[in-house]
Amino acid sequence: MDTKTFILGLLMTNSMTGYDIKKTFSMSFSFFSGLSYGSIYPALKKMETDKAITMNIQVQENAPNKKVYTITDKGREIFIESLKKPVVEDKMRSSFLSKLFFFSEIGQVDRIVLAKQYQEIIDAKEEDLKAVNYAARKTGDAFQQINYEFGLRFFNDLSNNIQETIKKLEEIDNGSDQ
Amino acid sequence: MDTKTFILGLLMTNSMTGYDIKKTFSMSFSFFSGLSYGSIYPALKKMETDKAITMNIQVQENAPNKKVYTITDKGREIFIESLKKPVVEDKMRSSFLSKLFFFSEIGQVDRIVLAKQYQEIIDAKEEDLKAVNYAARKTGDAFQQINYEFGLRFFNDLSNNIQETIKKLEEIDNGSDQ
DNA sequence: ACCCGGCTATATCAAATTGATATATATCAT
DNA sequence: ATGATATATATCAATTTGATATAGCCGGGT
Repeated sequence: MDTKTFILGLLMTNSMTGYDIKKTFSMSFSFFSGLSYGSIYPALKKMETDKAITMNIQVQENAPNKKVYTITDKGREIFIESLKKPVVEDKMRSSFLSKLFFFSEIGQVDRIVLAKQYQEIIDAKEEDLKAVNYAARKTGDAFQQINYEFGLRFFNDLSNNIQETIKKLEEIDNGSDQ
Repeated sequence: MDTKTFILGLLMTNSMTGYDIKKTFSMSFSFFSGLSYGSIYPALKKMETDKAITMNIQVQENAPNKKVYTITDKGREIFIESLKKPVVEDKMRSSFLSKLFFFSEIGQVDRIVLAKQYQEIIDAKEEDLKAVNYAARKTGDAFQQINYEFGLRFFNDLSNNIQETIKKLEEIDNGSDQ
C-alpha cells in the first residue's frame, strides 16, 4: 500500500493535519509501516490538486496554524479501489539479520552483544505496541483489534526466535575469533 | 546495515560482479533485505574511488565483459568496523497489515481473499528460502545456518499467525458490508 | 529452421523516500 | 533562566526503487 492510500485510509474516519498523520504513523503503525514528513506533505499537496482531499486552515492563537485535510467522495472511491488491489510482498530490512549473516567475521563477545541489542529493540517495540493499543482500544474497530493481536503474536514469536538464536550463538565455541 | 557494508560483506569471501551481487540479494537475502541495480552500481563505483574495492575487467567471448570487484585490506577494515556498530530497528513495510487496519471499509469476501493472498505469498517465500538453503548448505558457515534457521522459524510463525487471523476474519459476521 | 522467453551483464533515469534540518511558539521541569 | 519536549509547518541533498535500455547467448517448443 502506497503513501497516498495509507493517508486516505486515515482520513476516512477523521480529518487530520500532516502533523497528526505523522504522529499516527510513529505510534500505531510503526511496526508494519512508516512515513516521514518528506513523503507526507508532498502526498497531501498532490492529493489536494487531484481533488481527493480538501484543505482548510484552522487559525490558532498560541500555536502555528493548522492545515486540516478532509477526504472527498472521490478520495473515498480511490481508497476503496486501492484497498481491494492484490496484496504484495512485505518489504523488510533487518539490520540484525544482515549482520548475523556475516558473524564469522567477528568474535563471540561482539556477536552476543549485537544479538542482545536486537532482543532489547524487539522487546521495547512490543511494549510500545501494547501501550498504544491500551490507549486506542476505545475506537472499538474489530479489525484494528485483529491487527493488534497479529502484532502481539508477531513480536512474541520474534522474541522467542531471538532467544533461540542467542542460545545457539552461546553454544558456538570461541574458536574462530580475531 | 547500509548498501555498501552489505556489498563489502559479500566481497569478504568472493570477488563478484554487480550482477552476481544482485543475484545473491534476490536469492539468499530477499527475506531480510534487498538491493536493486540502481543502488548496487553506484555503490560499487563509489567504493572503488574510495579504494575499498578494486575492479578488473574479465573479457568474455560469448557474453558481455564482466567487471569483477575485489575487496581491499582497507575495505575489510571498513566492513569489520561497520559490522560491530549497534543494531538498529528493523524497517518493515507490510502491504497486508496496512490493508487489515482498514478492513472495516470492505466486505467479508474481499477481506478473506486478501488474507489468503498474503498466506500464499508467505508460504511461497518459505519454500524459496528452503530451496536456497538446500543449494547453499555446502558453504558450511555456522552463522549462515543459524540465520537460515531463524528464517525458517520466522516464516513458520508468520504462517500460523496468518492462519489465526483468517480464522478470526471468518468468524466476523457479514454485518457491515457494502 | 525459427521464434520466444529467459539468462548474462552492463547502465541510467524519473519518481519516491529518507533523515536531517530550519523556523517559530508554547509549555514544563529543573 | 535554561534546556527539553511538543505543536506545526516545510524543504533539501542523498539515497533508493522500479522500470527501462542495450545486446548477445542458449534452450525449448512448434
